[in-house]
Amino acid sequence: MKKLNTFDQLFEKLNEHQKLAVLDKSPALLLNAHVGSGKTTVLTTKVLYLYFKEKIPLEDMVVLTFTNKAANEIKERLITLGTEHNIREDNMPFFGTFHSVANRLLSNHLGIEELGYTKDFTIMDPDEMVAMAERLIVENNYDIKFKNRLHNRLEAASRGKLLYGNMKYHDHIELLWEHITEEKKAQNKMSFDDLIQNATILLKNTTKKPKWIIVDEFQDSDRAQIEFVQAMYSPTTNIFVVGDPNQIIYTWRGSEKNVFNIFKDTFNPVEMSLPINYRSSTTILDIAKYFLEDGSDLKGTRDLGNKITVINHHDSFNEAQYIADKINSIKSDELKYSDIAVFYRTQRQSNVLEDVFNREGVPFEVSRTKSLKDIPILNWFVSLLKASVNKKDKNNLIAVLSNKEFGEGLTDAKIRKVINEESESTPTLFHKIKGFISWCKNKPLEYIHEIYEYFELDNCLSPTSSSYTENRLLITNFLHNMKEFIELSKADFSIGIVDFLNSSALYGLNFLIEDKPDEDDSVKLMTLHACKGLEFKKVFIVGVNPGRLPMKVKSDDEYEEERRLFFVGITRAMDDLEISYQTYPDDPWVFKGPSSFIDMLPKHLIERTDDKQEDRQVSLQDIRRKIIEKKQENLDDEDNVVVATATKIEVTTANEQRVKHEKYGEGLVESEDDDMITVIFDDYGSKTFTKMFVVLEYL
DNA sequence: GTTGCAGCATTTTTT
DNA sequence: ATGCTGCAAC
Repeated sequence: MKKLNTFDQLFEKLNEHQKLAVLDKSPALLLNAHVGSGKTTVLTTKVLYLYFKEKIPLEDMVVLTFTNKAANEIKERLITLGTEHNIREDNMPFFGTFHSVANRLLSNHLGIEELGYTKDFTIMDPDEMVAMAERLIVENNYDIKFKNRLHNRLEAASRGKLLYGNMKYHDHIELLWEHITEEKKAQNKMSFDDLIQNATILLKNTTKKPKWIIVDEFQDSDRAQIEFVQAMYSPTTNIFVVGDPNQIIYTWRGSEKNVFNIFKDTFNPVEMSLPINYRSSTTILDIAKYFLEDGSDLKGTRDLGNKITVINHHDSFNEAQYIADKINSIKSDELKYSDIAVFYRTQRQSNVLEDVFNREGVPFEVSRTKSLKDIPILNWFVSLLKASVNKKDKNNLIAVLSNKEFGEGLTDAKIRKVINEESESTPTLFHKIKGFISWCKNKPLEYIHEIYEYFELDNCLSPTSSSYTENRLLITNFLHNMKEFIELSKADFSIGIVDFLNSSALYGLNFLIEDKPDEDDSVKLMTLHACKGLEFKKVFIVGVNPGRLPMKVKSDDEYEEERRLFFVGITRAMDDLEISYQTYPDDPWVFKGPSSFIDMLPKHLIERTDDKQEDRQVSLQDIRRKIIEKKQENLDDEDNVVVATATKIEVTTANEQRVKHEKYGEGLVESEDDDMITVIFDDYGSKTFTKMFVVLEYL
């Protein structure tokens, strides 16, 4: 029997722990999946087991993930494995992120009218919510403090925290939050949080429950997500959650630190674990053990491998230069660029790496999330469509009309007149928006391309502008994608558009522009948060300084989270790991010298090349500092002597000397005296050197 | 209205 | 280190 072979073949490759988890049929199972232990394999094999052996239809399973990436990976694996057995995307309606499953339930399966919404509700991204809040503040004259951190405060308010900073008195944030809640219903919109919360409310009253609920990366759940799962559960439901308490790195964004205890208390589950790591060398795992929660352990499968390197650099530039040189020297047929990754704590730290890698010819890819806001024309066009399909959507209507670049650039007062039909001259765009739904009626899908002409978008894009061609192409592609999407979903024209807009909110910008990451061979640069779930043969973790990693923390809990973050970074490495810190970090709140995490590393497993080097660097720096101090004293002595400053300016402007530096390239001498020289480099900006140490070629 | 002071952030990000 | 904010004092 072919059907059994697919599953049996997979099953045979599993270890005993993995097999137990796949075969388990307890009403509730908590699987503690240690780092690199084949969690996704177990999860997909389990789904196949339920499908092939237990004959449970995929439609009766809910499989929840946190990211689209994870959901797609699971679905793709299942489709590939089950292609001969008719496993297709549409067999798995409830496989997806919490939000997309909640969205599907709300639009197709639950009585959403009960909550004051209609089926054609649209999804608000956080930017749209802030825009709504700003409008409400103006219209109602709310007193809101720390307006520049409105977004943060709204996030906090959604979790019941109302005060901020050193505020002595309350402001209207609570009132504003209540008003936003009303306004969302009035405009038939839901935020990301609303999707899950509203689905939870309605699920509690439904009798149709799934046979199985499976949750991936359970450690990332927040309270609302746990309640969502509870609301879906019934005594005839089996629930299976997989997670790793050592990889909790998102509590700052609301994930619940005690998820595992809450789950144990609620469902009284059987507990199992996947203890065997297949990824990393024994040395790397031995190092990682020092950053585990108490009582955990890691079992490896590989040999000892290389020692971990700990090294320091003078500053972030030297660090980047060193890594670029090193990558170029170790790159080979066996170790490709794509086998190498560099991790850092903050996004900003990528800048210097990007500069130097560019210069040194190291191909790289930085993972950074783009939002709709980054592409103004699409941002505006999405607002236009949202306002057109949802006649209650006042916010987007205003946004579209008031936009100066593509819209009418109308003032608030003028817009109010137009909306209340008191204005003598109503802009065409307003009529077009209002007439859109009836225009859509009974039109075949081919008319999607006519949307461009319908709105007379050429007027909005101004054909004379330099970005016209590009913007027009973006919209054309957008409409093309929308047509394909609606064709697949077989929905009505305007319903299909709502569906498409909501999907684009949930699936991100990648959904709109097919920006498939090129499969070329490049080094990956990313934050420690972004590296979760990935693996590389060689990993560099940079800037491991006190105040950076761990960052300045307010509590023990926050310190522990920084430690888990470091753990996540370490355990991405398969063969080699190199940890570095800077003697002169870029930010004043980051301290020089190694982080406490480096002190925690066991001496026998690391190769420290930093001690001697630091002495050299520091002594060199001491000399440099002394020279600067001496200069400063001299300047102070000449207090109030205007001539000194004037002379200096004269010298710098008169001297057009160009120089060449071995690593920074060519530059222009900005100023120079007996001890110091400042050069503005063409590629690296201004740098000051101690003359006795720098080698400059005068051009 | 202006001024000075205290307190705080400076970061991570998916949907 | 630096800049922003609210707030009290003037």
